[in-house]
Amino acid sequence: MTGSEANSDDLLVRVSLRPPHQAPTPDGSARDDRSQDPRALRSRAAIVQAATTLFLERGYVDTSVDDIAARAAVSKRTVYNNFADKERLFTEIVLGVTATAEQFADELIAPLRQADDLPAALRELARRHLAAVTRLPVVRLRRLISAESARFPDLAREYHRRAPGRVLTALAAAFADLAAQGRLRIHDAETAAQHFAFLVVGATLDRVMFEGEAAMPSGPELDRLADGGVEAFLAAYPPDERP
Amino acid sequence: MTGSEANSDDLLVRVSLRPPHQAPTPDGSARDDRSQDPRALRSRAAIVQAATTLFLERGYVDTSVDDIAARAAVSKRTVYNNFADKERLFTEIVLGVTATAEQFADELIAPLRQADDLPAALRELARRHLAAVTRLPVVRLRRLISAESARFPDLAREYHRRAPGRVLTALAAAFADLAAQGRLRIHDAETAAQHFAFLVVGATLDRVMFEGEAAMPSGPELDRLADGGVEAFLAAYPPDERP
DNA sequence: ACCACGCGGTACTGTTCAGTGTAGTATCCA
DNA sequence: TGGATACTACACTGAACAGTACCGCGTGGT
Repeated sequence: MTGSEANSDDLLVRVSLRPPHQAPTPDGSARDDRSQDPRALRSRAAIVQAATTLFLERGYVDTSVDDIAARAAVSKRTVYNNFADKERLFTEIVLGVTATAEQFADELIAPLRQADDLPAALRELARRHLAAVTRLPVVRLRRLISAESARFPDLAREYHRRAPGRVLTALAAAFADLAAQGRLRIHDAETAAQHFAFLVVGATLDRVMFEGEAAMPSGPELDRLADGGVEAFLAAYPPDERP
Repeated sequence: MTGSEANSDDLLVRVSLRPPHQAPTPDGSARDDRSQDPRALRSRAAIVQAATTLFLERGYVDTSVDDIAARAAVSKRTVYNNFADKERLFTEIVLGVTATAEQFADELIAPLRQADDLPAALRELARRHLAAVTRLPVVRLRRLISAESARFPDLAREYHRRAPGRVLTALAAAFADLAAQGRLRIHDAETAAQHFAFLVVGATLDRVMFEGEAAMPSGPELDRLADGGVEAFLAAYPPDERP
C-alpha cells in the first residue's frame, strides 16, 4: 500500500449506511431492515470503501464485483445482499460522494460573504478551489462519471448539478450580493462566476484530466496558477473601493 | 440513421491508410505490404470509419470487434488482418483524429496574426473555438480519451498535447507577437492564452461533458457565451489602440 | 443458552468477447 | 489466363464476469 495510492478516505466517503433499501414498511409492521444488525453495517461499510477505491482507480467496467468483494474481505454473496446489483452499488457510491462535494462547495464560498479584503478572500477561495479540484480522486471521479454519462445519464446530470454546478451557483449568489453592496462591478453574476471558476481551474483541470497523475502541478505551482486567475478576474471585474 | 447520430465524418477522419504495419523491409527485399491492394485499402477504410463511430458512441470497452466488423460489412478476420489487436486499432484511430484536430488548431489561430480589428478577430476566433469544442463527436472523444487515460496513458498525453494543447500554444505564440507589436497588454502570453481559452469554452465544455447531448446549447446561445468570454478577456487584457 | 440470520466459501450458470483456425471464394495483377 | 492473396463465413477456444445456489459456520439478540 503505497502513499500515492488513491484512497477513498480522501473523498471523505460517508455513503449513507441506512439505504432506502425497500419502501419503508408498506404493511405497517415493524421493519426488520438489515440496517440494524451491526454485522450488516460493517459489511456494507467495507463494501462501500472498497468499491469507491476500485471504481476510482479502474473505472466502472474494469472493476469486477469479485474484486470489490475481495478488497472488502467479504463474500460476493454479501455484496449482493447489500446492493441489488452492480449498477445500484455504483450510483449509490457516486451520490454519496456527490453529497460531500456539495457540502464542500458551500463551505468554500461561505467566507466570501463576510470578507473585509475582497481580493484576498478571492485569492484564498481560488487556491482552495484549485487544490480541491485537482486532487487525484476528484479527477478520477470526473473521468469516471463523464465516461459513464451514457450508461448513467441521470447520475451524471445529478453529479454535475450538485458538485461543479453547486460551486457556480453559490459563487454567483455571493457575487450578486457583493454587486448589490456596490463592492464588485458585475452585471451578470452567473457569467462572472463561470469566468472566475474557469480562469482559476480551467487549464489545470483540463491538463490533469488527460495527463496522468505524473503531470500534477506542485502545491506552489497550483497557488501561482490560482493567483494568476484571480488577478485576471479582478482586472476584468474590478472591485469598487470600500465606501 | 437519424440526423442526430454521431457520424465519424464529422471529425473528418482520415486515418493513415498506409500504416507502418511492420518495420520496413528489414531484409532489403521489395515489400509486399498489403498497402497496395485496393481490396485491403477498402476494407481498412471501412473498418476505420465503423470503429471511429462506434468507439465515440459507446466507448472502448463497450464496443466489440464483432460490432465493428458488422458495421464495416467486413468479417472479423479481416479486422485482424488489418490491425494487430483492438488496442492498436483504437490508438491508430485516436491518433488519426488527433492529427485533424492539430490542423484545426492551426487554422483557428492563423487569422489572428493579420487582424486589423483585434477585438473582432478574437470574437470570431472564440465563436469558432467554442462551436468546434462542443460538437458532439469532439465531446465524446474527450470523454473517451480521458476515461481511457489509465489504459492508454501515452495516447492520452499525446492527444492532449496535440489537440487542446496545440490551441493553447498557437494562441500563446500569437499573443506574444501581438504584445511585441504593442497591440495587446500582456506580460505572460501562455497564461493569457489559457485565460482566453477557458473564459470562452470552460463552463460550456464542462457542462457538456456531463450532461448529455440534450443540454447542448443552441447556436445563438453558444455565440453569446463566446462573446461574454471575449468581453471579459478584453477587460482583463486591454488592447492598445492601433498607432 | 438458544436459534435465526447474515455470513464466508465455493462452485455453478449463462453470457459476452478477444482472438484463432480453416476451407472455400472473389478479386487483383502480371 | 493463372497464381497469389485478401476476402467471407463459421466454428471454436479460453477467459472474464454478473449474478445465483447451497451449505455449514458463528455472531448477535433475546
